[in-house]
Amino acid sequence: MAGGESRGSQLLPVLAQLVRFLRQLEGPDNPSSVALSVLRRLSDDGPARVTELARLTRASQPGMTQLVGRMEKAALVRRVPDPNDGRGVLVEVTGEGAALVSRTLTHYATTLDRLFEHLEPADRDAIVHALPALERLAQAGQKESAG
Amino acid sequence: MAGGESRGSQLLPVLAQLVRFLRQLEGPDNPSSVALSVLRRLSDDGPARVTELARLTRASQPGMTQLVGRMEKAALVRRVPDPNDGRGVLVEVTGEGAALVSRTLTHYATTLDRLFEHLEPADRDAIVHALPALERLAQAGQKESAG
DNA sequence: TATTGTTATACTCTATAACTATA
DNA sequence: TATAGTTATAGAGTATAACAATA
Repeated sequence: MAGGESRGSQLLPVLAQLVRFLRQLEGPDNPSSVALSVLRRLSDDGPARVTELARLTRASQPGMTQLVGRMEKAALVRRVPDPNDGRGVLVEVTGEGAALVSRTLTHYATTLDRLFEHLEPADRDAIVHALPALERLAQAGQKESAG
Repeated sequence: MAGGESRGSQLLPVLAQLVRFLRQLEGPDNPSSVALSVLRRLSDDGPARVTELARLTRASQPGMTQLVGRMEKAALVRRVPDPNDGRGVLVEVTGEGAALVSRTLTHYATTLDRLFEHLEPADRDAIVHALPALERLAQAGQKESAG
C-alpha cells in the first residue's frame, strides 16, 4: 500500500458520478439493470436456466425466480419446460422483451453520444483510448469477487 | 445516426460492467449509494435540509425523509430544528456516520487499488489519463438531466 | 442424496397522495 | 397560497429458509 497517490482514490469519485448518472437513466419505464442483463443474455445467446441467470447476475435463485415471474407477467419472457431435464425450465425472451432491450440500449447509447458531443476532442480521445483498459479493470473486479 | 461507430455504443457495455462491479462492492453492511452520497455531503459541507438532500440525490422528499429516518435510527445522522425556519429541520452527520463514510471510502479505494495492480502499466496510464475526461462526461450527464 | 425450482416470509428502498405546520 | 416535512400506503427488488419434484 506504499508509494504515492492511490489510484483507487482518484478513480472512486469519478466512478461514483458515472454510476449516479447511469442510474438516473433507468427511468420508471426502463428495465432495472439486472432485468436488462437477463434480457440481453436471453436475446444474445438464447434460452437459459433460472440457475444460470441467477449465477450470471449474482442473484439468489429465488430472487431470479421472482424476477422471471415479474418479467413473465410483463410478457418480456416466457417459461418453457426443459426437454432434457424435468426439474428445470428454460426462460426465453419474447419479441416484446427483445424490443425492449433494443429500445433501451439505443436510448442509452444515444444519450451517451449526446454527452460526447459536449466534450473536447482530446477528452473524447482519452476516453475511447481508455475503454479497453476500463473493460479489463471491470473484468478483474468480476473475477476477483467470484474467486 | 450516420457516420461511423457510435461512441456511446462502445462505452455502454464497459460502463455497465463497471456498475455491476461497483454494485457488488455494496455489501449488506455498507451503506447504499444514496445513503453514502448523503453522508458524504453532510460530512464534507455540514448540515443540510431534507429538501436539499432530496434534490442532491434526485430522490423524492418523502423518500429522503424515510432514508434520514433509517439513518437516524442507525445513529448515522441526527435531526435538529432549523433555527431560521420553523418549518424545516437540519440533518447533521454523527461521529458514527462520519466514521462509516471514511471506512467505506477506504474499503472501496483499497479494492480499486488492488484491481489496478492486476493491470498492465499501459492500461493504468490510459485510465489515469482519462479520469478528468470521464469526470467531465459524468458532469455533463448530471447537468443535462437537471436542465 | 444432490440439484432445480418454487413458495413463504421479511426487509430495504422508493414512490405518490394526503396531511400538518409554518411562512 | 406556497413551502417543509411527515405519514399512509403500495410496489419493486432482494434475501434466507423450507418445501416439492426430479435426477
